Amino acid sequence: MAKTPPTRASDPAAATTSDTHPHRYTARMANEIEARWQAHWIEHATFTAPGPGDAGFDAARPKLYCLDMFPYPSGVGLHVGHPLGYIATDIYCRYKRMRGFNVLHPIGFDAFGLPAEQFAVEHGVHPRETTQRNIDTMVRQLKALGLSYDWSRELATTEPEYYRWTQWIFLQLYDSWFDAGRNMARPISELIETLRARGTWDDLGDAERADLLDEHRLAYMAEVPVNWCPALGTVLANEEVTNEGRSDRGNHPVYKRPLRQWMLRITAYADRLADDLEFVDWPEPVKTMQRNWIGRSEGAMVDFPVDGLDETIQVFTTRPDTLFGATYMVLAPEHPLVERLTTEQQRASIDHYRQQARSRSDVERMTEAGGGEKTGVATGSCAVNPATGERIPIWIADYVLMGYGTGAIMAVPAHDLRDWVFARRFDLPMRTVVEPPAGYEPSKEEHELSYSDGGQTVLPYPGEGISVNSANDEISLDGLAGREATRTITGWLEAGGRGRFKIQYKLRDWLFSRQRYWGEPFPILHGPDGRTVAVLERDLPVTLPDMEDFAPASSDDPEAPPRPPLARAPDAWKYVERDGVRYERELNTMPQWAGSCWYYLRFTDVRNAERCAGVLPERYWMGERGVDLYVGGVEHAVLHLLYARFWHKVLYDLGHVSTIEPFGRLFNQGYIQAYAYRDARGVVVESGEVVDEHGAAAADVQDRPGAQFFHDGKPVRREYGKMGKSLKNSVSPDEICGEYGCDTLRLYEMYMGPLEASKPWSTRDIIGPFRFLARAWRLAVNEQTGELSLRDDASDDVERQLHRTIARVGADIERLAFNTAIAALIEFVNAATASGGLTRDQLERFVLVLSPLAPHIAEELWSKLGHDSSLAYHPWPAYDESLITEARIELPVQIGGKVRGRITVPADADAAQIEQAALADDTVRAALAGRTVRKVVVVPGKIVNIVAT
RNA sequence: GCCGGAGUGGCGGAAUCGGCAGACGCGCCGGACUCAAAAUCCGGUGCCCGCAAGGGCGUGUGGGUUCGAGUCCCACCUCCGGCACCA
Repeated sequence: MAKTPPTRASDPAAATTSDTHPHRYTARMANEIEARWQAHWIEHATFTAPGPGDAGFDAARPKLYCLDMFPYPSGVGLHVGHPLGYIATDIYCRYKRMRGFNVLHPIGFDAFGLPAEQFAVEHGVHPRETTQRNIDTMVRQLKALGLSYDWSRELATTEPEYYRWTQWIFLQLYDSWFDAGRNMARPISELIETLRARGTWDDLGDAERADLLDEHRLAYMAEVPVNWCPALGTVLANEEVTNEGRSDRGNHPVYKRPLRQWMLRITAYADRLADDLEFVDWPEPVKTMQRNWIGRSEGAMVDFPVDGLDETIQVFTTRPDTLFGATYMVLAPEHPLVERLTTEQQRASIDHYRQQARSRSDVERMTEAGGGEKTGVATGSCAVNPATGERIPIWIADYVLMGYGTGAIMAVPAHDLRDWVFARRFDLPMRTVVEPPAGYEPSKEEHELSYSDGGQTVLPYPGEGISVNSANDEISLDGLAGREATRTITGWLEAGGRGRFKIQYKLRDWLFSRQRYWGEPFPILHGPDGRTVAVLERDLPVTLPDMEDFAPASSDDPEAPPRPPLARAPDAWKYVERDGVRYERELNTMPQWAGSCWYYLRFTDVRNAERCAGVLPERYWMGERGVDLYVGGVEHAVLHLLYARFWHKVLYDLGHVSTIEPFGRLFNQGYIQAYAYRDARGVVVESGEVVDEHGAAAADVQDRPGAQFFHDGKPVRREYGKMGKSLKNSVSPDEICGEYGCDTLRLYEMYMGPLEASKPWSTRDIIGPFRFLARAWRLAVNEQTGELSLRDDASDDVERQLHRTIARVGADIERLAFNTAIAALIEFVNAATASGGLTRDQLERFVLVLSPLAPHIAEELWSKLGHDSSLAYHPWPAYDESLITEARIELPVQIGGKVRGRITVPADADAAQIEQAALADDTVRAALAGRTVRKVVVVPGKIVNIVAT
């Protein structure tokens, strides 16, 4: 955490109550007011939201379910970037309560996860303890911001009462299959009936039956390649693997190896996850990212027989129309056929290449695939192009990934840029089979890839066009356009059993096991026969066993079997006897996503011991469109939101929830960024300790051009990025609350800019919102006596501006534009101050309009105005439209697009009247002297533009 | 590499539907108050030319559409986010 920057003497907030103005709004007063009202709200349970069946529930009111994305309780507490979204939703919820909504606004903690476990391994403290401590810190910090959560609904994913239902949902997945005909999940018991009806059940033995069912489950086990680090005894994320193929932590070797893991069949829902995006009100970029992630593409699966072996290589291609141009094939180095395809001559180089590829990260492989050098090795074998009958060489190269499609491609170098680069490098043949349309202009990239052959420039052409050179004895594509050619060749492949039409997704099934301790145990038992059975529902939850040592077992042997921490759990936990058979529990745990996949459901009925959420509360709060407003960072655009939608759809199919989508409206808040500084060695230094060449704190002079920065007397380089621990540029909300009060912090964070934009933190600017609150206070309260200072007669101008302010602030809060709402309030206070103050009635309305944004000072003024209960549920003030609209308005008159005059006309004047007034205006006539008016464009209420020559 | 986003004064930003670019705040400059300073209050502040009146330029760069472009279209540059085991 950053050190408190030195307080400047000029800080009015830092001044304690002055002798001359004993009742001035200072940080000390703000802190006193804030502590008092925060205690009041808790004591009176002001923001506890009753649901259906609870006392005080009013079913007649509309509901609003407003949710912040689940926070992880980090060890260092909050920095000022975290609460940005929380403050926004708090303002919105406070406003909606005043508008008469039943508001569900809960908070909880996504408390399983890696950091607590790693801390535990390093420091020997049980993750349960650190997690609890971190939650306590965060709750304290959140409460200190005056956030109006319903604290009675607080939960953590680590509570057995919660993860009992996470396990229960996993069992729903385990006990279901996807009925492709009905496009929905159904209980596995119904699969038996379906199979029996099809005649593929009764003849089978028990083992075969069990296998058949397991193959269909939405939760199933499979071998998948992972980044295995034997020294750490665990699987690593791509980001934890360095470019050199070693572990980020400890620099140990990492190997790609297949591991038997739990998988969830999210691919079955690919179409629904893509199609149902149509029904949600989400930012369009997020929908696009999800669609791209799902990556639906149509094409063909084509079988290439291997020459001289009884094998075929399956490839997926989106461009079957270019099949005649496939002049070689490329397999991923991990492809299972590589072993058989490698000739003795090539054995050594293939083995060497595969060894190398094994220790390269996927990200690096993808990055090099485009710009950098392509690498690859020939297997020595050939396949047969089914269209041309030609023998084509088979290579392996790491630009082909095992995870996409079939892990093999047909290479069409003339019409695919990556294949082109590869073919040029290794001198492989090319054949042009598609002609670009007339007038086609090659892109810059295509030009760069071109080469000269006997004076002729040869270019790749990756687009669609007219097929050429594409005929054999049975079929010809020549002369056909792309789509027609695709249809024709696909039909020919199908007829000859050489391939078929195929919809392919980029989306892969969800790898759901982790070799970790601090996660939900699977409710699964492994029998001596190697089969799995589910833990009985009445035996849930399967609680995490208490352990002293939860470090994974490390080894030097890359082939050593993984031993997750739970392998060392007491036997009493590990082994379960049922019907005389001894079962071993599943020793992996679930990923952190699991708990965050359904927490929004639990919040609707958080203490229910019978169900994951009661029917009535779920129906009421999830209503027609699920969560009405879901606010969080765009970093969750794909994974969390896709996983949660998937679980929700399964629960919907099985009848446990009432909406097809969980989150009706999504909003992404931006990041708070800040300057960070690195010393000569490249080490990040504490931003709060950096000064400029005059010794002034860096935060005070950060935008001065040419400033130089020093840490500990040595020059440092400045950079800019997301606030956080890694850049040591965090600013704690505790610090800012202490120095200015949390109402000021709330206003500042909202005033910085649009909620959705990322923006730089500037401690220097906080004084602005503080001054605004001090002026608002001064407008209402006599700084000498502490009494209200009110006037008796209302100024018409102030009254009109108050109506405008009420209208603007309300509309701005509705569209989450808090920065402009605050600007409107500032303008009002400045105008009211200049005009000499407010009447009691005006002050009351102003306080109400201020209250969602700065609730503590508003409650304090409200009570000074003589109210003895909170204003949290007081109706939002009304405004009179007729007082807002002006009778006469000023319009700019442009000549040739430049403003040359202004006219004042009645607000409802029509185009003809406005044109007449414009042409009659003296300045306009002077500017037009000697010119001919060609055209007059009038936009009533906006502008006049005269075109003259 | 692939996918997504953003570039407006010294700084954060405003301009909601193609219609007066720079609301509001920070900073800075000047004034009032004060023995003095802070706080507070009042005024000024896009850049260039000009004593002024006034004029010219101006929303990352280059083109285009339009009576009119920060906003729409094309190309480019720079920065930021995600990429499946960080959450």
